[in-house]
Formats: sequence, C-alpha cells, structure tokens
Amino acid sequence: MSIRLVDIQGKLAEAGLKATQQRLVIYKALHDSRQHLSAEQLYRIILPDHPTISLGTVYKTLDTFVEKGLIRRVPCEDGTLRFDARMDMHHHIFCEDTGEIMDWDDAELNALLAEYLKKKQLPGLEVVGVQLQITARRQASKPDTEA
Amino acid sequence: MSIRLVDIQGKLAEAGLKATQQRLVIYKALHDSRQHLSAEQLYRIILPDHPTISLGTVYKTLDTFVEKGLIRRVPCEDGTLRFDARMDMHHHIFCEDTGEIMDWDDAELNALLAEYLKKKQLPGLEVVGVQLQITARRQASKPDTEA
DNA sequence: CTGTATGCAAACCTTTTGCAGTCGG
DNA sequence: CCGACTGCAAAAGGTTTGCATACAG
Repeated sequence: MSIRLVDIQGKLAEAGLKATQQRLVIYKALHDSRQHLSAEQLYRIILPDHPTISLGTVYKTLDTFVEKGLIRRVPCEDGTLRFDARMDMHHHIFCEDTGEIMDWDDAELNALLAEYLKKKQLPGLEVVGVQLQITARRQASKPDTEA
Repeated sequence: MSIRLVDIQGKLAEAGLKATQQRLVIYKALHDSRQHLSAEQLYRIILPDHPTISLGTVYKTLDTFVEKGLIRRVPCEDGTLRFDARMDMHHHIFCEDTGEIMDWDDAELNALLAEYLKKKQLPGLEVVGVQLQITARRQASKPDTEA
C-alpha cells in the first residue's frame, strides 16, 4: 500500500531529478492516497507533517513529475486539475453527485481497448494513452424519488 | 452544418429557458464551431458581431446550458474547461503537441462500449455518460527521430 | 562547491458574484 | 407587466513567476 522511500528515490534518479525531501514527500502523499488530488488538496495533506513546505513548490513539483512521466494529470469534469500516481492502464468514474473520481480496473476492458486500438489507426497520430471516462450518478434506491 | 435559429429556440423552450439574443448566439457559435471551446475562446469568437455581450454572460450561459443538458463540459488534460454541443456518444483525442481536442466517431466502438456497460454493473451507480479519452502525439514521420 | 530546487510574496489569469437595469413571454 | 436574464465591475480563487537562500550530488 505504502510506497518505500527507496523506490521513490529510484524513480527520481531514473528521471534525473534530485531526491529532495519535498519531492519524496509529495510523491509519497499522492501515491499512498490512492486518490486523484489537486495541488491544493495535496498541500493540505502534507502541511501538518511538513509545515515549511510551500504551495508553490507543490505546483512546481507536480508539473515536473508530469513532465518526467512519473505521474499523470487527470482531467476532471468539474474543471479542477488533479493528479494520479498510477501510470498503468485504468479508467475513471466521475461521480456527478460527489465530484469524486474513482478508479475502475478491469482486465477484460483493457484487453478490449488494446485490441481495438491495434486494429484502428489514428491518422498521423501515435497513441500515448487511453482511458474510459465514465460519468455516473448515485443510483436512486427508490426509482420514483425524482423522475 | 450551421444550425437554424428555430432549432435552437426549440431546444431552449424544451429546457424552459428564455430565448434571449445572447443564448441564441452562444449556442450557435459553439455548435457551428464543431470544436471544443472554452468560455474565453467562445467570447472572442462572438465579440466582433456582438460587441455588447459580456464575458460573465458567456460563463453563466454555458453553465446554464450544461445544467439543462443542452451541452456538456469536456475535461481537458491541460486543465482548461471546454464545452461541446454534441450530446451523442462520441470520443475525444487529445493531442499533446497542439492541445487540440478532436472528435473520434466509430459506431463499432460505441457498440462495443454499450455492450460492455450493459454486462458490467457499477456498484450503486447509474451511468450517465461514457467516453474514451485518447491521448496522442503527432506521429514522427521518421521513427528514429527521438527514441 | 555548484547549480538545481525551495520558500516567499507579488503578479496574473480565469471564473464567480452582486446588483441595477433590460427584455422576453 | 413581472420575473428571468444581462452587463458591469469588483472580488475571489487558483496558478505562475522572480529572486534570494538552501541543499543534493
């Protein structure tokens, strides 16, 4: 669940980045949260344990991480920009009621999409990533609640 | 290609919205652009022909349209929020190089996804929308350019 | 040691808000 | 006519920038 510092150091070294305290903390916080957090949210999580870290550093660090391929940006329907430490193929469910983004993992779906993309060619484009974006609403237990 | 005013008026009436000049213009501009524009971009497109329209109105109107289901928000990997007048199932290719969002239409893919979702149940959630988000880069004509 | 990365605070840009006046139904 | 909608301008919110200082390699 919780990533080891050694592993983060490895990732940073691979990317040619200095392993500063802040970078270790930011990566670990995002990874271990297993969520899709904004810079601001991440800052608030980190602050109690690291009161001297600055919000600007969080922004810069996240940008650096994205640039180096350590994390990815998750576009979110409510307009906020969030980040995800998972780099493997997976999908997102956006809940309209709560604004939450949940991961959706399904090997069958991944295989389906991989096969589809192998067949289809995008004109002049090389696919770098694919994800299904599912928008959902909390299911009304009583179907007659509103409609 | 270009939508008729009568049709927009119909949509607005259905949604219970007054057919103001501004709403007609904004909807038409977004629809006819066949692109995924931000409020700001839309404002700039409209301004020459309607110099008195205000940016605030564009924001409010777009929000109202989304609320009423006339258009949808398109989350974009660069953090900007854009809007799309197409409400039928279709997919988006985000080009990392240009920041452009292109539509991707494929009946086969739509069928594939519809079938998949019919089979799978999301726990306690009702699916309102699905779209494949493809991230791509311009294909290097010479494969040895970088890698 | 040296240059990269951080902290701080100001600047910037986008979006929201409140209110008086306007206009569509 | 009346209430919904607009324009304006100010405020809020989130993100970026610049520079002096600190720290990893």
